[in-house]
Amino acid sequence: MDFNKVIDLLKNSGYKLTNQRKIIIEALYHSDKPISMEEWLLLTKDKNPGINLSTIYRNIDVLEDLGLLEKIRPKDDSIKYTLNLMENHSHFLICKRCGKAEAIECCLSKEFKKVIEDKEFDLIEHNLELYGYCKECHNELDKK
Amino acid sequence: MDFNKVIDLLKNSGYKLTNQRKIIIEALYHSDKPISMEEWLLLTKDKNPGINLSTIYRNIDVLEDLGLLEKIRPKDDSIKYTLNLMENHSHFLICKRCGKAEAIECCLSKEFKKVIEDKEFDLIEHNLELYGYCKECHNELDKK
DNA sequence: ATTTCTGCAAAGGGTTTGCACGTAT
DNA sequence: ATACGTGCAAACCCTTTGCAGAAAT
Repeated sequence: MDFNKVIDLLKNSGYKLTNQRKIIIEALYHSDKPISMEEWLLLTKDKNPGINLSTIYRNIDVLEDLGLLEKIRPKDDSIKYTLNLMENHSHFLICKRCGKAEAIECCLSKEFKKVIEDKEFDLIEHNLELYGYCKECHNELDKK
Repeated sequence: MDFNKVIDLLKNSGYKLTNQRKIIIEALYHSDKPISMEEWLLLTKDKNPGINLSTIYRNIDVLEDLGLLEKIRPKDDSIKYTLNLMENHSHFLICKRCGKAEAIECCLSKEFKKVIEDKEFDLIEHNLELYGYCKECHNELDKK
């Protein structure tokens, strides 16, 4: 989904397009990885120093309402945010060193689904986070 | 791992076995599902009404140090705790209605691993949470 | 004109911490 | 005897909220 589609969805849902809102969403949209609240604030203040933290928090609600926000909660108890624009459900390969996150398409295995089915469990949603080292960081670490 | 093994591990790691600590760990040990801090406190107060919240929080650190604690962070932003006693890496089928959690063994599919390998990503660990309705709750919901 | 949105500051709620006392070893 | 652990209360920090003014429709 391109940025204009996001804005259209926003407007069509009855939300107003303010300067702050645009900047807040843009920051997430252009980030290549999930970001923390602190990073999000810095990115927005870069474009409009007057933006208040609470405005971002309030826009989290908006993005959640639109179904566009993905909250990632790593094992380190931090919270990171990213836009969920993919039509297919996806997951992230998260680098433990540089923090870069790359989306990959979901594919729970057939055997996995079979195990769940056998337990007569009605699976609605799932959450998968994969941690390791990206190619670049792996190479860097090897050098040492 | 049975309860005495947990206690042995605790002692062998240099921690003292206090009445509170025993009760706190026992509560988790005997729960058949991951519990919230509130539930944990109630379970411990049941055995020793004087136990303080901060004591549980401090014992979380101990259990994490021992590698025995599993923190589950559902999409609803809550945090639940459970002991991780299985030797095999496992995941939970978590019921969205009754909260019951059942461990299942891990099996990332071969295709999944292939995708990751192709990206030359060095996978270290992963975290999978599966949400839905258990058989019983599914039946209950059908009745309505 | 009307409704929604924002900045500000204060309140809230879960978690952590300092300290003096208590307990396990 | 000593080091570790606990209860209590205060401190912390992130997030939420009430309000009055500002901006979008």
